[in-house]
Amino acid sequence: MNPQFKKGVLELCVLTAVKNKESYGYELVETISKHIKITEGTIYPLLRRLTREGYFETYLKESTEGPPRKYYRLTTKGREFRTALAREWQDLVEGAARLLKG
Amino acid sequence: MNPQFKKGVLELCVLTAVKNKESYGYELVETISKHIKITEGTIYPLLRRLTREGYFETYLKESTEGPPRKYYRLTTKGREFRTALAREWQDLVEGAARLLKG
DNA sequence: CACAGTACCTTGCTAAGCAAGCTACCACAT
DNA sequence: ATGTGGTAGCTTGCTTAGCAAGGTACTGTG
Repeated sequence: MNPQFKKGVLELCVLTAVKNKESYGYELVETISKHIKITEGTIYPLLRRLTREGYFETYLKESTEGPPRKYYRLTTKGREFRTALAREWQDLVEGAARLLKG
Repeated sequence: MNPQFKKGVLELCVLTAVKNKESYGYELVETISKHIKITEGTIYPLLRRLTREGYFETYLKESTEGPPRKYYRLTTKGREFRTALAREWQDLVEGAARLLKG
């Protein structure tokens, strides 16, 4: 899969996944990679960036299956951002579809 | 529009536009920007790259409305590449759609 | 104790979009 | 002749995100 295609959409996918269900990083890698080929090296830096930019807040939770998990939760700002991003993505997909239909 | 979203798709759009109709750069900017917001600074370097990589061949044609136009035509290699890219794009859009539906 | 699975993280590279800037041709008006 | 706007091509420098490859550390099982 051309990595260029993914630029930006993953951000939307992560925001949406967390919106639907508060998750930790490793879990997101598993969930998302079922549909789009990605690795940890993509997701972890992305989660940090989105948190730094105020779209996520985090909390730690113990686990019996390994080290503590860092959960991500959407902030209000994150919710608004996600909505705007979803619309932009939709616009692009539709614009491209018109062009590709000929 | 998030510029990251466009990474890669524009390549497919340009290849497809030229496949449907041999065109010159300025014309492609006008055609494509009707559906996706782009500028010359994106298209011209892209056309040069795709030509360098053997997906396009070019020829000049005089114009009464200004300087000569550089037309682009798909090569066989370009045709195959476009088909593969179209499939990858479709896969990504479908993968993202599944994730975004929840 | 070793190993596999879980869970987090970083560094360095690469690629593409694009604002801003440039040159030059043509037609038409001043 | 001078200027202006449309046509047509091009480049430089910046920014950004994906990701391979590497690392740390916890838990339970053989």
